[in-house]
Amino acid sequence: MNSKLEMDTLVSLCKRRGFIFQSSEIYGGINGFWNYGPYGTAMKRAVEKLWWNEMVETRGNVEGLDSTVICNPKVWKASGHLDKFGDLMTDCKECKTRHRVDQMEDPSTCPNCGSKNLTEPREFNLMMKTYVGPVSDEDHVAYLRAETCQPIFTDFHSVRIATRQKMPFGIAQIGKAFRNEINPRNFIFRSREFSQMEMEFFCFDEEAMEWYNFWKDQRIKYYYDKLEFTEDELRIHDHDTLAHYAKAALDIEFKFPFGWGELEGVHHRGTWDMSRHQEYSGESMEYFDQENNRKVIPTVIETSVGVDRTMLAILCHAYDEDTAETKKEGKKADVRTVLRIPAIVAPVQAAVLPLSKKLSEKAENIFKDIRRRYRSEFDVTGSIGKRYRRQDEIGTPYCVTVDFDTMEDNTVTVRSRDAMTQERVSADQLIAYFDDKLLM
RNA sequence: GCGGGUGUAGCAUAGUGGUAAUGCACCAGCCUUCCAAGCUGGCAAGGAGGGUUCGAUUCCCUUCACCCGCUCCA
Repeated sequence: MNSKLEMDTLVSLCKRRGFIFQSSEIYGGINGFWNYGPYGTAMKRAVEKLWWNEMVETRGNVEGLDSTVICNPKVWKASGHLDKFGDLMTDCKECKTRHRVDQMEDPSTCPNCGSKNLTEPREFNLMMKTYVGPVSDEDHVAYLRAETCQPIFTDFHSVRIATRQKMPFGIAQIGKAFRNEINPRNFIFRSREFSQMEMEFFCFDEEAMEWYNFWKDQRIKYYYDKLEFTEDELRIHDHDTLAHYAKAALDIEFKFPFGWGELEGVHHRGTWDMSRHQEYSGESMEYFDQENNRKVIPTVIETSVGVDRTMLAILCHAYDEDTAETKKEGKKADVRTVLRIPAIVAPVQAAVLPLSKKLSEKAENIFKDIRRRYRSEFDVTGSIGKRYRRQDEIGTPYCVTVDFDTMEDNTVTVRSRDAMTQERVSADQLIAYFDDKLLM
């Protein structure tokens, strides 16, 4: 990452090149909501595909789920969200601090400065509320899920029975979650509608710490190997103080331009969630351990990733500027903006560029072949140098250039985004050449 | 939610109480055979609402959004 990267620069690039837009922009936007444009969408889908491949498809012991955003409100009562999210808060008008009323010794005195000049206690409920059915009264209140993991817990037995999985095994889900964040901030880092990729691994309590460490290692390796993050960009933050449900927890953090921020949490949640759902639903959430002839409440190890935070981290990691020679009149050093996005998640993986419009037909034939396997683009507009720069700015790792030699010997040049070098490859060998570089 | 700042074409900037300018980008044409060429033409803007004024993008108020610092982050 370019160490001088300002968020403004990235936000502007994301808008200009169609990665990320403000939601409802023509109406002035809406706080905490962002849209992905064409390239952002392609990249987001690739990120989700990569995670799904990594966590589900290449493992025999993790199953997939796609649950609804709206659940029976009792789910959120059991999970603790409705109570925890209902905290009363008060602001001190003197020292501008905010406090939870239930944690104050004297609710009329500011614990920070001793002032009695406090605002009326207000409820801060972070769950988004809606109404199910045409009648909007309190009997029909429902909530948009604040995390994707709770429906995984409630569907534990359905998934287990359908797939004949035995513990230990996991259930994974990718989907939207919603929180009425008090203060959305830092572009897409903290927004009110966001996507999560979560995996809940159900295991026996005595093996749980082993699995916790296993998943911790797996997940850290993923960031280095698959997303190409570097050691100075990542750190592990072990939690000193644990949430009410957790027995061990860590954050995998990325060094954003605005500071360190959490990408993923790995949590040992104990039996808290499953016990609560058993208690609130009255249904047994126990697992019958045939080998030891016992019933146990499964212990849960969770890996929880923010998709949007991953997107932002990849973009920050990828953003770079270098200087290149230019033949543009009146300018000396040319600054090249380039996104060094890992090839497997790049929105466009290969661009096919005919050197001249006369070569369009041949180039289109090659394009038709490779677009079936990779995210590809075809561009004949402008000079070849300009087209390379366009592709650099959206992070396309390879450009295939069809030139006049192609018509003679059926070879093309493959130009690398990072090295800016060219390699001559037979058109017949392109698929083999790219499979090695672009597939997961 | 508090304090501070900002808001002009897709992006970056300029300027003005009286016709909103420039660069980049984009589109069309000419030209052009490997790293942002050139020429010609074109598209396109003062966040929203109210007030003051003959007239507001400019001054005032409200609101919305974004940025920075606090706060929050189960």
